[in-house]
Amino acid sequence: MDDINFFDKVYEVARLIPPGRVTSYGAIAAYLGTKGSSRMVGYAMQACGKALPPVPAHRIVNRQGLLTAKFHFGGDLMEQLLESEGVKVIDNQVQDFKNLFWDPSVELAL
DNA sequence: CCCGTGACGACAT
DNA sequence: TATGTCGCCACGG
Repeated sequence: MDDINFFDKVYEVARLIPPGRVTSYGAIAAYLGTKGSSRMVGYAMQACGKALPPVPAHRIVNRQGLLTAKFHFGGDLMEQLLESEGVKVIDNQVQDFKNLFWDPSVELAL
């Protein structure tokens, strides 16, 4: 696990996000041990488009449950993907976010 | 090599 | 509670 780069670590955790669930950049960053580098997670996501296998970046939102990434996906694609998994999204915001929140440092409870 | 930027977050005011 | 500012680190120009 030490041979992979920070980006790859982010991608790995992102792929572990169960369907119908969402997580935050900070949660992933904290799980990776780089709590203060939440921005790097988002930056990694920007490059996730060329990562294989593809990363479900649409399941990653900010700490407020706001679909900040939606603007990068383009249009309502992100909302469609989330609702397709059962996640209600209104006004770029995940409904019942607290309940749908998936914390890797808790769920993976390593 | 230096500067600016960025899918965030926490703290201070 | 809302707004403003700083920190974090990698990448592009």
